[in-house]
Amino acid sequence: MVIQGDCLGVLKQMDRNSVDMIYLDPPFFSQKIQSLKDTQGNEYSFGDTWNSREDYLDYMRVRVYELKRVLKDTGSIFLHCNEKASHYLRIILDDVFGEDNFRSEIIWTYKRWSNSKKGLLPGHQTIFFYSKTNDYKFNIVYTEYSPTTNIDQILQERVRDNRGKTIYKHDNNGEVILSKEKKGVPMSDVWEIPFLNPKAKERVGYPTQKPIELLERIVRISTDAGDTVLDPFCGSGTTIVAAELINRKGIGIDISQDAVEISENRLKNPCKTESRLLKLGIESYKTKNDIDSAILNQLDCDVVQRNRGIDGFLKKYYKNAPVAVKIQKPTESLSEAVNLLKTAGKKKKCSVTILIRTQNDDLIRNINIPSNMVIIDDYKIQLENELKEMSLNVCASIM
Amino acid sequence: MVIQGDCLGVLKQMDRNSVDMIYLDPPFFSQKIQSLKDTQGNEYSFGDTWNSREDYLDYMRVRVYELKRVLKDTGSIFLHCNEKASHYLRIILDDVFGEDNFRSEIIWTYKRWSNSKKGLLPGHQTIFFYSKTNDYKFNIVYTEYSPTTNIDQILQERVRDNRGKTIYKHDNNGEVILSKEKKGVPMSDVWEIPFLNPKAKERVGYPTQKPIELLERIVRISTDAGDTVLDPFCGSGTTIVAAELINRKGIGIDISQDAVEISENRLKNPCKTESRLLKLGIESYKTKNDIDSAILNQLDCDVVQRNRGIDGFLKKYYKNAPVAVKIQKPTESLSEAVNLLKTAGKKKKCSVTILIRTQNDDLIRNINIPSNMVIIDDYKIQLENELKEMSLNVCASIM
DNA sequence: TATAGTATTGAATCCGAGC
DNA sequence: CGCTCGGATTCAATACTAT
Repeated sequence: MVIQGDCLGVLKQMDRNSVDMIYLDPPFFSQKIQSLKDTQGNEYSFGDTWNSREDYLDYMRVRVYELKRVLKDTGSIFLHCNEKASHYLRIILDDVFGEDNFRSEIIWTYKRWSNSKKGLLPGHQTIFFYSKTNDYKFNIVYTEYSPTTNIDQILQERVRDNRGKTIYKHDNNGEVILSKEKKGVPMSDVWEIPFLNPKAKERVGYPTQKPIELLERIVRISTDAGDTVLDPFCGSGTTIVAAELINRKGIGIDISQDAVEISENRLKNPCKTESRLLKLGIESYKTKNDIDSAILNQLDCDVVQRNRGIDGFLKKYYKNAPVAVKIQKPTESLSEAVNLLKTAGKKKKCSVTILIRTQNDDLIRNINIPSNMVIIDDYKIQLENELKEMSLNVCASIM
Repeated sequence: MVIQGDCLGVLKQMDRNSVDMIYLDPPFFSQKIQSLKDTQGNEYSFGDTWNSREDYLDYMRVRVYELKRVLKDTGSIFLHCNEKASHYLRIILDDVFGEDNFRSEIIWTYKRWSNSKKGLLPGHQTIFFYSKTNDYKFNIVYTEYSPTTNIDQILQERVRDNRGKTIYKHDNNGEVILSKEKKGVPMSDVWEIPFLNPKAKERVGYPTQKPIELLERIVRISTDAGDTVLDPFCGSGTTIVAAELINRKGIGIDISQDAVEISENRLKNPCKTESRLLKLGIESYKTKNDIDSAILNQLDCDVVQRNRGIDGFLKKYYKNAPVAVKIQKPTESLSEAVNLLKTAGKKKKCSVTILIRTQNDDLIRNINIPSNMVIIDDYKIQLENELKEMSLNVCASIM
């Protein structure tokens, strides 16, 4: 949902304690009018309307107060700052939400191409994360261990000896004792996410657009599916798109009719949204395809984009004809995948087609597989099956 | 040179316009007394002496004023902030040095031992960089191009065509023209420098000790050889050591006699840790190639870096014990790989081990496989075998 | 010397005991 | 119930040892 209007008025009409998370990337006090054109020649202009910094801070303060009111007690707020004003904005947050509810200063870093200037190249932006109360919703995300860490070592439990030194714990037989399962490392407050590249930016034609991955991370750590996300300065609507992509409800507000229209177009038609996303995101948002491309890589494939039936072709022909490869998508049943690949493979005159099976729920024998189609289970399925078999064997040998 | 005393008094006796750069890592307003012991059992205690934040800010403000006085007109100041107070300290800097002399917000990022925490793991500290005037000394440092940059392209000269678009410049023969040698990318304001590790030789047992590398960078960009560097809260003296290591004059001030003694001792025998991580980079610790890490990724593994027998552990335990994964190396025969994994898995008390077979030449049936070892063929082998079988079937059906 | 493998360290966090 | 204090736990990155 996208609402046109000054967020102050809109917020006043909203219920208190009604949203789970708020992200805002407010306008900045720069004392100049900016005007930008997109590729279609449309012009967007947005200028400062404040006479002084005090004016601007008052403007922000009343809105932050209102935001606190509509936020649930378990909710969080993320304020994306411009480097010139971040200290003043944080003081507002301290005042309104309380210093004790400061959670993190998130640093979004990126490498950006720029001509040399005297001084250091700006390569980060700051997002302040406050919660409304001490009892706030937070989903811990675990990340990979550093390559400098010896995982096999930290699986061993440790104790302090009588001199206070920590040593490995041993049982009565002198063997090391294993510690509990390791979960990984909690996510840091420094996020390296590629800046929306200039080409993608051109396509949407709206300034200061943020990468979806950045917003998705924020939504993920602070809300659950079904929760409500509010962006009172929603611009081109990235926050709302990110929220709805992972099944949260999104409410966007923007004073500019242009912004509302762009956001609504992005949201209106799910199909359109998806294709728009693909265009926008694919560089900055490729994690989803990582595993797929890794599989294709192992099979020595050229990757194919935008074909529902085929994900890649083997680099080598087999019997003088191409070999198509498809990876079963999480949303596809095995028979759907087989049919998609069969049709696409016929069209491309493949001698053989290869389907990588990624779901263990369908039984192969119930499905009609073309004689020139090879089905390969992915490693996870193979492992599951092997472990199942292994425990059966153990049972058998006990009998 | 290290001087004992409150920096306010010491500064008042210093000449105006006499130092080229100032770095300070001031005490923070935390309202508790800290007491720490070093490895030799010496104890240092230092407490807050302020009743309120206003008190603390006043304390800082008068000192920052004095610092500006002793700084040359071409000089710079670097204020290392604690995350709880950075916004207030920056306002002081804005007041004293002027908003226009704000140069950068430097982010020092690092990885560190973690702790289970609700929220994001703190992994950065902030340093504000202000100059005294607009005409300040700055040495541009160039860093390597990021691996994704197409160096060929940036070496080609560009011009604007008649519609104002930039295009590559060509000579009369239609060949591209190479531009002058590029120096690299100017240094970013985000610095990834390893946190001073508990085992680093550089450590002198003083709390909040900073890595010399961090200070060295600051000294390098802001001063030339022979210049004077001042640290009014010098603590263990890292700034002074860094300055003198690269031929700048260092002046340290600290109110604590302990700190002065440590600094003086350190200056007699300055030691900068040879950090392997810093020298070779995090990449040098990664021992897996792309395909191997993709396989480990698909199996949901933690990667193990320096163990010949094990490449990773499944994130989930099986039967309350870890599951080790090994990928057969091109140089290993199947039986060698099996033996390495068997030995290593036993040592780590694995319930199950998994070997990914990547060579098709050894026959499995000639090899003695432990009953708790699962062997999975990689996709390439599976494909080869399937294709072989398929052509056999074709032959059979022709007969 | 190079590599594999083991031992050690400590700031920040949580948790539970004690008051 | 709120406070402090001690203990346990965490993992990055070093030093060290063995081969």
